[in-house]
Amino acid sequence: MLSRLFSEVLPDVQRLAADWVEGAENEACKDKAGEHEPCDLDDDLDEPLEGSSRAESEMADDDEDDDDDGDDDEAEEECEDGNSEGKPKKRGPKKRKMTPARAERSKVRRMKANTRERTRMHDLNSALDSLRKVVPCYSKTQKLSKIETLRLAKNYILALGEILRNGKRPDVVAYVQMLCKGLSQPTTNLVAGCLQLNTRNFVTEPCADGARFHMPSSPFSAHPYSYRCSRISSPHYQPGGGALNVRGHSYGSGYEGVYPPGGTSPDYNSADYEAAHSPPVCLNGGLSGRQQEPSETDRNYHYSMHYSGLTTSRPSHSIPYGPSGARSGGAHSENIPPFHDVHLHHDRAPPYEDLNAFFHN
DNA sequence: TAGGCCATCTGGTCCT
DNA sequence: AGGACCAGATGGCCTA
Repeated sequence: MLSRLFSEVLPDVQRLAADWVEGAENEACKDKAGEHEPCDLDDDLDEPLEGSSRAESEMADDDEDDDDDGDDDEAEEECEDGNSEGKPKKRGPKKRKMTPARAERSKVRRMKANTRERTRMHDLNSALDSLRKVVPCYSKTQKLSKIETLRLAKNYILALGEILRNGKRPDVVAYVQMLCKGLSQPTTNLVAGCLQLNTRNFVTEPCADGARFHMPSSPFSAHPYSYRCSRISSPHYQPGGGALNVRGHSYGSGYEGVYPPGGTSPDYNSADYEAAHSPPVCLNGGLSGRQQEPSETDRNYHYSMHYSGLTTSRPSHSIPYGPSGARSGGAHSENIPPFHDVHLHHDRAPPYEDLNAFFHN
């Protein structure tokens, strides 16, 4: 079984990783080729920089002059540094007097450095965007923050590695739990929504440092790294979404602590919850994190779940909430995670389907 | 209005 | 000397 896993799944994952890297490199090349204009500000800065190149050439002319007065500067510096108070002489390069030409040169250098720094940060952001597109949840309109992207990517890698290492299908909740480890609540909601899970299911009672989730029978539970509470810091957080009964696990006890005051414990054995880990149709709602009002064209972008383990099969398990989700206050709004236009990817089908098999066999 | 996130500027350090 | 990288400071934007 394990060898079959590694022989069949690992190549796909490796191919996926290779595609990913290649894609990121291509994107970087595109950026370099100017297909992607990094920022208008660059244009703004081109003006002074062009002027500065002129200044630079003037600078070259000034150099001799500078060198000439350099001696004077040094002389002046000597005087300034002079041990008039008996202090030891300063070592290292002497400070040169800031002549107007030198000041100008310094300014030009600084501007060039700023431009380089901007470009560098744009490249870095491009790489982050590439990363956003391959982590489990992606939305062009509601981007994950940088830090959340990195955290989710790390968890994703660990989760996939864990699947390969164990060679067996992990529990869906444990998988999501692993993905959400250390993520903020909005991101946790997002990921859970992408995977059609209720965050209640992987939030345990408030834990002090080091506390673990209560995940009975979790296939990951024996792993050296612990699944700490993703700190539910937001006081506004209201657990949403329908809880579920994942393969007979009872997640009722141990989770009551996070129910809304006055809320009732869901029936984990009901058909509704059984349906919760089914392919999502379209969940409306909003990410409580950074949110940009989508433009008319952007409305066509959706959250996408790259690990589409819950996506492709069993369409009959469509979740009973549709486009009129939490925001519109539909009948199920209390149980609907606040996700906006959650859609699923099918663009990476082959390798993911293999992985999906872990969850659907 | 506070807090989170971000882009940008800036100076320092290290390396070539 | 100049470029890459880094971290701190700052101000803008957005959301709760």
